[in-house]
Amino acid sequence: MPIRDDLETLDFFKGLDGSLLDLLAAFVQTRTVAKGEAVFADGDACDGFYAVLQGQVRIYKMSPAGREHILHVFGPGEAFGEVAVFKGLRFPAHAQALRASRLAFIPREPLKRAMAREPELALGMLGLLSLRLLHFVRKVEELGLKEVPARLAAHLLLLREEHPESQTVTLDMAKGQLATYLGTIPETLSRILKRLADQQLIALDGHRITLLDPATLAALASGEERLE
Amino acid sequence: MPIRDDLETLDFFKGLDGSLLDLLAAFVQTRTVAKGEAVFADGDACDGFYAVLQGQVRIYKMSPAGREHILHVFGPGEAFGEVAVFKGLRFPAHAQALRASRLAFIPREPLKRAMAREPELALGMLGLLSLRLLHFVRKVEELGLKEVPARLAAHLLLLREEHPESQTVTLDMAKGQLATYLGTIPETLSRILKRLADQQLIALDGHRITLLDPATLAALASGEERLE
DNA sequence: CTCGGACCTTGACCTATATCAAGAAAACGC
DNA sequence: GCGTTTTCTTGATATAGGTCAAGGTCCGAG
Repeated sequence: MPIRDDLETLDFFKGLDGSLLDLLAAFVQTRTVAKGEAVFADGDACDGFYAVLQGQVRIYKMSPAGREHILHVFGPGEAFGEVAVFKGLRFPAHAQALRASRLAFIPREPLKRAMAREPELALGMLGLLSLRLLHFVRKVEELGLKEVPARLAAHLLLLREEHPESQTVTLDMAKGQLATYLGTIPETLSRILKRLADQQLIALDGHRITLLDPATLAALASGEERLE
Repeated sequence: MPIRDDLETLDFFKGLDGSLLDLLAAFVQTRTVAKGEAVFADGDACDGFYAVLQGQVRIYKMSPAGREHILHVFGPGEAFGEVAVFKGLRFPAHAQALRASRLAFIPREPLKRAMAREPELALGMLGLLSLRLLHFVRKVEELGLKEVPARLAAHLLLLREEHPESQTVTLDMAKGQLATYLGTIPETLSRILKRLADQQLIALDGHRITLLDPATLAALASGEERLE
């Protein structure tokens, strides 16, 4: 049963025991999307949520003026679109595959029924939503209180946490995408990267960035210090 | 049993049947706080969440430079601090009473046990978190994509939804507080209110604001139109 | 190899909004 | 009711960052 094996790879279902997985596998569906294809659009009716099995998906908002703001980029094992599942009737943002991807779709109603029987599932979902909420609280804080250099520094330090040994991080997306993730535009990001490099805080090499002075970057990220 | 009656007034527990309320009343505590008193601080250990029985509480972040950004203001019936309950170990923001208030505290562990027995509770909590998430998605969108006049217009329209009959809204907080809620500062808010009034979009009278031209305000809020 | 397109960088300019400073108004205690 | 304090408004100024425009670099398709 391919779906069942897939489910095990999802962060959210990790650690569930076999019988629960069987229960889920009975109603979870899979969907493949091509690079650039929309998974859902802002405002679409929402009767379930998704998880990435393989590939990469971005969640973003669009302003009437056409500017985009990426809220999130998700890779294998991560769930998305769950924000609206239990109250909202519509997805609150756009989702688009950044590369050819395979997704799992978990429909709401059968999930609710499963949860009513297996509180374990509901508690897992609560944890997932709590984490997501924490992520947004941090984002709101950064957008409202901090300047772009601080947000960039925070992002670089966060990236490094995935490989704490190394001083070098690889950008997980194109620079233009990163700009909209940080709530800015490519030109500004480019200038700030240059300023960081001028100050010897980082060294640039295409999409690889070496953190030369993590301490100062951290001070920047927290807002204690400003970039000259 | 006073606590039990209190619980019924909370949005989150509304509609639960009596036996469930009894279950909750057994471990929910109440706490009274004076005006200006901190309920919890950013980074405090978090082993439960709160709800407002009477009074008003604001949730806010603070930048190292000392600027504040209000994330939320909660009144009677609303829950807060639930963001971190199921995953995070710490509160992600500050909470402070804006006036003398009476609060309910729902400790995590007994709640989890109750949920394991009563999935109904967990589903309610999922709904609550979903709504909160939606709120943050909207906030991130506004902060990243929109200018202050748009955010203000959106806020005014939102306020009016509470009394759709009337064209006049009453600010639920001091103007300075509203400024930090919108991610700006009092001076800027004051100027923009004046500009809106100059454009005949609103009429100002202390904390009462009459929406003279909701259609244009809506266009402003969505970003389709800009303020001259 | 080389053409074309996507992406990135750089520069000149402009606008929104923060900062600083001072005054006006409103709220509050006595 | 009056002075004090807090809140709000207004003005002058500074600056971060967005916009527009022009190159530059990299990479894949043919």
